[in-house]
Amino acid sequence: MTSSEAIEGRSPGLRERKKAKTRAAIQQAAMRLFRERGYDGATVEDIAEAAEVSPSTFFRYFPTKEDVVLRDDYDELLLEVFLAQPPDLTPLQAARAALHSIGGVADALSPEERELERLRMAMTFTVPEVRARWINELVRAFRTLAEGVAARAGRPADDVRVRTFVGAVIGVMLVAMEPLVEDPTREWTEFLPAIDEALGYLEQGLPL
Amino acid sequence: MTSSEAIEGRSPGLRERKKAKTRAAIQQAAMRLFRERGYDGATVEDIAEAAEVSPSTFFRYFPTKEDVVLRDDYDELLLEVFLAQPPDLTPLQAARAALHSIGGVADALSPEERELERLRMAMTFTVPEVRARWINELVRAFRTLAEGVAARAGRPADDVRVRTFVGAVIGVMLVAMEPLVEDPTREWTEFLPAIDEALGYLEQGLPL
DNA sequence: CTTCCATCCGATAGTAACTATCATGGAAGT
DNA sequence: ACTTCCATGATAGTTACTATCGGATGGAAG
Repeated sequence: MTSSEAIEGRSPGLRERKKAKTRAAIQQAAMRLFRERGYDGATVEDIAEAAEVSPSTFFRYFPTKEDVVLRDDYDELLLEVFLAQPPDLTPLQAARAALHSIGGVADALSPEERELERLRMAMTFTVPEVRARWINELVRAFRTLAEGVAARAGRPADDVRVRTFVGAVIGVMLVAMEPLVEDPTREWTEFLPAIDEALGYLEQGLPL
Repeated sequence: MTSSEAIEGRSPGLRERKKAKTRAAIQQAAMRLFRERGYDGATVEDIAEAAEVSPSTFFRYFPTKEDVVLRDDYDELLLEVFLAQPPDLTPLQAARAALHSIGGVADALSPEERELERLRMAMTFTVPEVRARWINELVRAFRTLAEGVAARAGRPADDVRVRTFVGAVIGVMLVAMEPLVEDPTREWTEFLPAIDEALGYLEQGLPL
């Protein structure tokens, strides 16, 4: 609205930069403490102290303690790649193709980033509170994926067939990744072949 | 181990009866308060007071506040009915048949029971904390259903195809019931036809 | 460079969901 | 009747989170 916002896109100003910095400081301090002492072993107060901010500030940046862990960009990325697939593929084929490309993206990460992602994923699946909150991300993913599929299929997003498709795909991906709960040391990319296989069975009408 | 446990099955003794009574008292008091003031409007202290027990006792019977709402016998019932279907049906056909029978069971409830179930379901889907914890029930349902399907198909429960089947079915049921979030006044039995239709699409290999 | 405003931050106080512990009184076995 | 067991209540404490308020600071206008 004001003239300052009109020039948005240019160097974000000192205030914005500071905010990004504190946000990153909080997240990094939190993940470090989680790795050292576990999720329950690090209180919000500990994290705030390690990041050199007040507990109030922690909650200004992250509405809950779980949100520090749950910030995930992969859903969005996966959707993007899915939408970019050639339009002559069926939705299931497009999903499988998108999975393959995203595996390549994950392989290109640095070792530290990989380890961080692994820790995030492990906590998402094993820490009860985090896993509980994670369902919100799932719902979000479901909605966006439904829109993508609908656009591809030329149907409305609330079409029964579109919703069924998305529900089945997400359900299948979930159970394919479930072994992560039992062995959190593994990386999620190891499960891409399993997901692919499962999607194949879906395509065949669930043979048993 | 002791002689008292050997005669189990006979009248449970005064102690057991009292326990069942307090448990019911807590649950009923809680649901009444939830209906009157909403989930957040009734604290555990309020519930304990209404049930004439101490807050300590509340947590002895229900490990969390959410558990008062989440106790659900339908999963178990659905599984039972599913297993009782004639063995010549395919798993998907058996699932659809089980759904039909369970609709009849729900219709036979008294109006108060129906209203209570409706309230439980509405809170399960709309109160964020409850919905979050609900994922644990889902995991449990997934595991038991997988065993049932495995037994039917003559395959191990950790077979990829069995797991895929179960994941798809549960995912489809979830999205079919999702409109409950937007309109919690509706009963879940209204969605049985929608679930049935969705399972049909699954059987056809997800046509789009 | 000053003034003024929006907003970011820290401090404080408070709430609510749990947890741990211990003494007590009543139920169950002998 | 006696003792063992165990459900209960009381108390104190921890932790995640909320509300509020005064002070510091960045940023735009004069």
